[in-house]
Amino acid sequence: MNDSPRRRELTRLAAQLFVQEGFDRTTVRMLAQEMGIKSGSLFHHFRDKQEILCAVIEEGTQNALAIAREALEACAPTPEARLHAMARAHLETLLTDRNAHVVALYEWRRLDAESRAHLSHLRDAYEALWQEVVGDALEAGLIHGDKFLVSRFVLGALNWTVRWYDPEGSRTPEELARELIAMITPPSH
Amino acid sequence: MNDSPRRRELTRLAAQLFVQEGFDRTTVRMLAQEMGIKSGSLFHHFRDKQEILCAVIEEGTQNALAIAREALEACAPTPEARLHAMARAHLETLLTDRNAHVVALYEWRRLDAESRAHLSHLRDAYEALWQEVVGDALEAGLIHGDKFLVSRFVLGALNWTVRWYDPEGSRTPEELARELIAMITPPSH
DNA sequence: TGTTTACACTAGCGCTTGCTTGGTTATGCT
DNA sequence: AGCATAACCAAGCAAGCGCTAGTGTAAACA
Repeated sequence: MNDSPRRRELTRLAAQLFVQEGFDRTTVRMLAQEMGIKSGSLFHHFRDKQEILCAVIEEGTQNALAIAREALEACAPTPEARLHAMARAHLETLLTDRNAHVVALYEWRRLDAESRAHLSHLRDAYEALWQEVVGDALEAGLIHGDKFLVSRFVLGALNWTVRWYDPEGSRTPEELARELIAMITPPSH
Repeated sequence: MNDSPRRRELTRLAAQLFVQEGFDRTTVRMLAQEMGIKSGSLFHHFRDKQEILCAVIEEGTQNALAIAREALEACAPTPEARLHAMARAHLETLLTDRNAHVVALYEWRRLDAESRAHLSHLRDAYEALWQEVVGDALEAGLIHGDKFLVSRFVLGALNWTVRWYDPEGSRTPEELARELIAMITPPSH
């Protein structure tokens, strides 16, 4: 019931359907068909429909956290490079793991209380990482404002990209990240 | 069927329920009960459930557009004042008309094709207004970057506030707007 | 006074929903 | 060979869904 390889694959498929149709409009029968099994068999892998949603969001968030940490370890230890690495990592995970993140953003309210509490911790850890990096950039005089406020503004700007960003377009996540950081840092830098 | 005062009131109540439960989980029976009528009577005011969702979003967007235009007419004609007026108007309409806007943000995908096309025009008009104001600020050298990119980053940051902003907290929309503008303008201004 | 209009009601149709039950098949271990 | 376990299926239950049909009623208008 926990996390077999099969379950992981089913979770990926579910994420895709949840994005296309929305969680509530995605029936267990649709999920089963997409997975090539009958609807009843679904409940061998997941306790109920809620648990599928929870699994989708959990994997997306955990990936985002892991990628952000890797990006921080791989980049130069300057506040500017760290800020840029975070933004770029966020955009890239938003792209490669798009389905899971869109679900996390738009179906969060469909989680029941306990799932939400469980996932909140993960999300908080991710936001704390941002606040740390933004805080360092503030102390270095790279940007100005309130640590929490800036973090939230930046995260909002980044998450909003799922509504308009076209990966086939001319801009890479790398460029997008640079333009965002350029927007909030004085031109002298 | 068009827009009686009764219908307008029902739309407001529907917005509240859509926020609490989500569109799909809100049944016509719940809507009717909240409105103090029976479920059948609902279809005297709205052709179907979809039309209620459409009405909610339409009113919210039209209000936002109207308030933004008023704010622009009322403020000083400098690029900085206009930018600030737009941000402040956005935050205020997000607050006073919160339900409608949350629905517009999170239930957009539940609209059918024709409703979406109809509402897209309204939304585009609103975004065009932003791009105009941001464009002026760019030409004046107040901020730097790409017109469309900056508009989208800013709108993303503003819309994300519905996830964390607490109106009972210490910050007013006025202050929030100022801090956002301060973040993207060099300290010299 | 008779007719229309707006708004509400009762009753329920036809369909879909998430999930359960009880049993079958394939795989691999001892 | 005997057995355990994981993965699946067929069938269907109970509840809930959006929406319709037909009716009642009180105010507004002719």
